[in-house]
Amino acid sequence: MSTEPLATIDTELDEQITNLLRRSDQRFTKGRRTLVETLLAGGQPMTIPQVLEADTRLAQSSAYRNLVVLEAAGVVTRIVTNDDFARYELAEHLTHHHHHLICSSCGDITDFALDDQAEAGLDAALHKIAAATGFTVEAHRLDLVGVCSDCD
Amino acid sequence: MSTEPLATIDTELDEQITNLLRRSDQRFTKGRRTLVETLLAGGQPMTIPQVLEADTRLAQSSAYRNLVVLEAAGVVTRIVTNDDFARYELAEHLTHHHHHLICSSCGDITDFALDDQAEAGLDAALHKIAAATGFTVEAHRLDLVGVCSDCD
DNA sequence: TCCGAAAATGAGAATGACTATTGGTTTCAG
DNA sequence: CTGAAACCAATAGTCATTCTCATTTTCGGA
Repeated sequence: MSTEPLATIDTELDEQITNLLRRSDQRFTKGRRTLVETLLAGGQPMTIPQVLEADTRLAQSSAYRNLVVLEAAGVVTRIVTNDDFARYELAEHLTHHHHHLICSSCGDITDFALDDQAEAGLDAALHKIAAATGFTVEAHRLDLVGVCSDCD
Repeated sequence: MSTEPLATIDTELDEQITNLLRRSDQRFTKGRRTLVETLLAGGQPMTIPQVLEADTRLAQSSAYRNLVVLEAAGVVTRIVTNDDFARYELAEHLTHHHHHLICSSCGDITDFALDDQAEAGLDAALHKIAAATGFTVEAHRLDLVGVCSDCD
């Protein structure tokens, strides 16, 4: 509903994103900046309708197109559940490593982090698997599926 | 391409599925049995085109509809990736707990299992999270995303 | 600062995986 | 047998997402 930026992108983040985009011959334009600000303010993975509602300056077609560009550049991550809509959030390396709580009732996603010890143990186990299968690992994804407190 | 069953459903599995379906007032019909046989023979999550190709007796509309029914009854699991097609496999409790290797290039999925110790450690960490957030956990999902040996 | 080519934008049309509808067939209890 | 409930296959929608294209913005060079 707002036409004001809901969050500000600090200089460092701005530079990181500009560089990532430049690497795919893309510019960090006003529309793309608005998208990133909106995702930043959202604080959790957002569907495109949610993004459009949060900032009415965005055109639907441009939002779709720019999110594809931002994903290709590694700025955002696309998360797809059994819900009708895909969700987007800032890429992990621009924020921090985390996992998702997915509500199987409303489709909502919230973030959580594992404690360091559990994360390290998981990592070790996964590297063993990857080595055994000849798979080149890019990332691991860990989701908890269940019912959020709102839907319960 | 075949019109022969590619795998056989043993008596125990048959009963389990029949019961699951009965619980949602559905029958274990011939078409549904063919679907389960195909998934069983596939040994890994399959897209609907793959399913249709594997057994040409299946009509597309019935495959879609019956997979929805089977999923609602808890017989199969629907897995959605960034690929165009959703994939289906037999539900974990009819087979065994496992995870997925997802190829980000071709979209193919293969199964793998964590060793018992790593799985137990993961489980403990997740229960802690769930307790802290008021989330009712139904399942956890762990995917390794990367490039399979074929695409490399 | 001004200009022009290249890139980005936005409104709407097109795409395609998936779902609902329809009208006929099979199943099973009584 | 009989009839209702469940089933089936074909096909016509639905709708999130992608494409098109005319217009606008960007940005390096003059």
